[in-house]
Amino acid sequence: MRKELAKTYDPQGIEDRIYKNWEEKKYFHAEVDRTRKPFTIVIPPPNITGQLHMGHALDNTMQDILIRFKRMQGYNTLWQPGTDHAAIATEVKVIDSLKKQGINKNDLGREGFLEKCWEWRAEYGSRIVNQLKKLGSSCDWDRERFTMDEGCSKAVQEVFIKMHKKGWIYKGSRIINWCPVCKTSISDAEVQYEEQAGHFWHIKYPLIEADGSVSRTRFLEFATTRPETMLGDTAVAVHPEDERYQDLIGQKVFLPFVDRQIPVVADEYVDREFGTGVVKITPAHDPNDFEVGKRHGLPEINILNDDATINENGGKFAGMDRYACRAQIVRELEEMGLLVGIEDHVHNVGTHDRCGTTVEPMIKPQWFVKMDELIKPAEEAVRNGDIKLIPKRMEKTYFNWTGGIRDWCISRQLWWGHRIPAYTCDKCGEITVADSMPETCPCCGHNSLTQDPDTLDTWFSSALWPFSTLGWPDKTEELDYFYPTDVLVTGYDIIFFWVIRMIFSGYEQMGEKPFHTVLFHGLVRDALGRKMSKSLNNGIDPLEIIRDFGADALRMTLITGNAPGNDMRFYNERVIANRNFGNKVWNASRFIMMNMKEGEEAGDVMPEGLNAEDKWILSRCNTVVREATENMEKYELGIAVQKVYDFIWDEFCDWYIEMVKPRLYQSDDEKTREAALWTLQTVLITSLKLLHPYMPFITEEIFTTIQSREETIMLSAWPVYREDFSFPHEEEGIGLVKEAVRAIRNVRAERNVAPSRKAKVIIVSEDPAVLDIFREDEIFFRTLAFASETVLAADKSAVPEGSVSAVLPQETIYIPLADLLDVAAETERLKKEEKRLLGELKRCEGMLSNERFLAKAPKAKVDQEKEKQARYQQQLEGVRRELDQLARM
RNA sequence: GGAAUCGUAGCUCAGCUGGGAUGAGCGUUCGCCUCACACGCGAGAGGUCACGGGUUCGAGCCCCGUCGGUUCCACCA
Repeated sequence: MRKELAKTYDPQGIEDRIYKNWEEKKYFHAEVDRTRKPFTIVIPPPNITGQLHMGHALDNTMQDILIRFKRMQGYNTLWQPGTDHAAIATEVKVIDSLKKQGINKNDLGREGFLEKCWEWRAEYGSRIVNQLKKLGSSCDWDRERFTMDEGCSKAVQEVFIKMHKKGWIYKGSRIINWCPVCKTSISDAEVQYEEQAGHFWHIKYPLIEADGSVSRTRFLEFATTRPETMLGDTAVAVHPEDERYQDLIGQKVFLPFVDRQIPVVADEYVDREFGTGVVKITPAHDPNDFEVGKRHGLPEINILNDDATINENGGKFAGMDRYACRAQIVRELEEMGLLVGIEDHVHNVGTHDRCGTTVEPMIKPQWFVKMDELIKPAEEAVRNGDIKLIPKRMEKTYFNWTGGIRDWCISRQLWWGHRIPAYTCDKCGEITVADSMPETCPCCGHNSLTQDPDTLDTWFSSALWPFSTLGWPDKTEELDYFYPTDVLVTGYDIIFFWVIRMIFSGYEQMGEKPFHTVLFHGLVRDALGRKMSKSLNNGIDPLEIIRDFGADALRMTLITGNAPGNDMRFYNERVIANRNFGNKVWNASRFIMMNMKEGEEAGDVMPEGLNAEDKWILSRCNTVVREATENMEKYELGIAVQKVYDFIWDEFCDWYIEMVKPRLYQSDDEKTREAALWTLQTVLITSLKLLHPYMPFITEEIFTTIQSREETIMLSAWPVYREDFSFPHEEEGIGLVKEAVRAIRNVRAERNVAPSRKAKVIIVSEDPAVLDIFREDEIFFRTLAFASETVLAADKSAVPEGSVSAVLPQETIYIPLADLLDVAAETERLKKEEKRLLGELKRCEGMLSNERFLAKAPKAKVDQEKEKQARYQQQLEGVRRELDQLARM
């Protein structure tokens, strides 16, 4: 064959070519096939606004590894791809781009604006998909879905109507989080708390005297961080058992500016210890106050417009911005002598996670999903292990949410999204929920109705993703066959947004979990451990990494070097190391191919006459197959590939290939050359397969070059452990040889012996079995340890004076390098060794004379200790003999 | 305020259900352009496993506490 390959592996060009081929051959495509077991993953749909970032790269690499692994294991694998319409994110982008053209959203009208959104999607929606392909993602692109395509929209409508009928979706006036910039409500999960330096304004309200006049002497003092909300105050609250204020409960205070008299109420919500123990109550603009208001039947006075300016309820402040009003009110309070003081105060302010605007709690009619019943099966599933979260600690986070869940506000005052299928009668106001506009109002028969202008939270549709993508609500073959899916791979940051909601939706709509395992990964941080963010401009572009080092190197970097679920730091040195590994594999393969004759491909049958080293590497490879597979079954992807990496580089390349070179270069025995070549190919191909899920491109490139029986590695069979490839005796033997070779190299390196200077090696062991092993593998001392000749002896009578030595557990190695022997230095070295061994022996003896250890430790442990003791004893004797001899020189 | 997580070699991190730290990559020192690879080969140096207690025959690993970093949740006006 003698294929010529480039000296270094250059992924550029190769990767695109390979991916194109995979796509054309439809290797990623899955069809329902009842004769095979399915394995399914649904992709976390990236936003159509998105650009591939490191988080996507990690997430999708993990999914691709699982899919490729299972595909090779023979499963009928479906990786279901798709994208998310990303309601608010997209709407913001489209508004922005319109603004640049001088177009206002409202001028376009709803239909016109939606048209622009669809245009935007057509232009950018496939961008991230193409980027996922660069990564090597083996998604079934023929089945690509979109959260707002016909099927998914139908699913959304179906769920809404069904749940509404059940009473689990309702419309109500609740306090919700309002974003004054996006002008929409947002759910609790979308509020991000941010520490801000603010102030505590200490304010006092005058009491109302018995005669109804405003007191000039008696006041009630409290503190607030948002003075402007006082315009909406409808009470002041104290703790019911607070002695200081007992007499005031039920009395009234005077609210300046709006000239309102408001009651002093008693409520346990108030913390007596905090501040003055008095709280102003603004039911319309604070969630806690809202609750208090409900308990005491207080009026709810909304003082804000949708853009957070003060409305007509704010009296003379109407029209002012909330912060301008705040400043104005403080000034005026001061003039009125009602401002007691100002304190600096750092507090957490809720902001909108999309735009960073400080949210305002407001009372608005909104649609909600009732959570108390819905959440039960979702909580139970994780509790009883029906759904496994990996790593397990994520369960605590999960329960943290299921425990204190509030109803989910699902309506958004946006246009881009699934419009709520609710129709209000223009005459009687009755709301009808239906799959299309009713002809007449079922309540009064009026024929004019208006659809609810709001759309649904973007997560409402993604919650249905695992089954809506498979065709639900239709009863499709796909749904029946691929659902429930198997694993969900995602970051822990969207447990609440998405994972929980998919789980309860799955149970509610399908009566079955959406997946049995959730595999979480951490955040990809920059080299300094900071979150990658636009504001810091410290993001690393995965596409640039792919361009410079290849997708394989990027994938390896993302998957290794950190524990499951932990955050990781990304830095280029690691990518380079992995790129180098790819090159290592490339060159090992190149070496093997250079030594293959035309058509000389390894068959399945193990040839006769394998050498010890052949059996050793096969046996080691076999072990790695077993272990790596086990790790992957447990989703320990990084550990699995690390083992393969170490095996390929250390054992296969650095030892086996070196051992086998003489047999390839100058063998007079064709049989032994063929045996070596067979082993080389077999181990390489097995390793490539183990590596393929992680480094799909380079493994495919080599695989298709080195063998011609199969057309792609991605559909080849995953290696399995084979009893006939297990050679424990040879593993031990080569282990001894490696140890001896290393010892000789060490001795020579320490003394700076030039590699060109060959020397005799004398190995002395009392154990004939050990000598047999060395006899068989004698050549390695010449090829790997610079030996001119190897002498094996049962005693050291043949060892010349002045040899340097290395004492090993089962043998002592002598190298006659008299001119290099420095008696003093050698003595010192051996003395050190003696001391070390004495220390070890002391430790062994200590343990073995410890009766409690003997009584309580497992027997295997005790035996192990005894063995060690014997070994150290032997070595110690060897060292002492050496010292004796040195002393005589 | 509650919770999670981390603190192991100069740096970034592995260390499985407790049994001697042969840890890995990068960096570093010494020697090698050895006909697969200098994106390489060989040989080293480098660690009181944050600190203090406890459980255990035995703890980097389990428990408690302290200090330091990160994150999530709640949000007290």
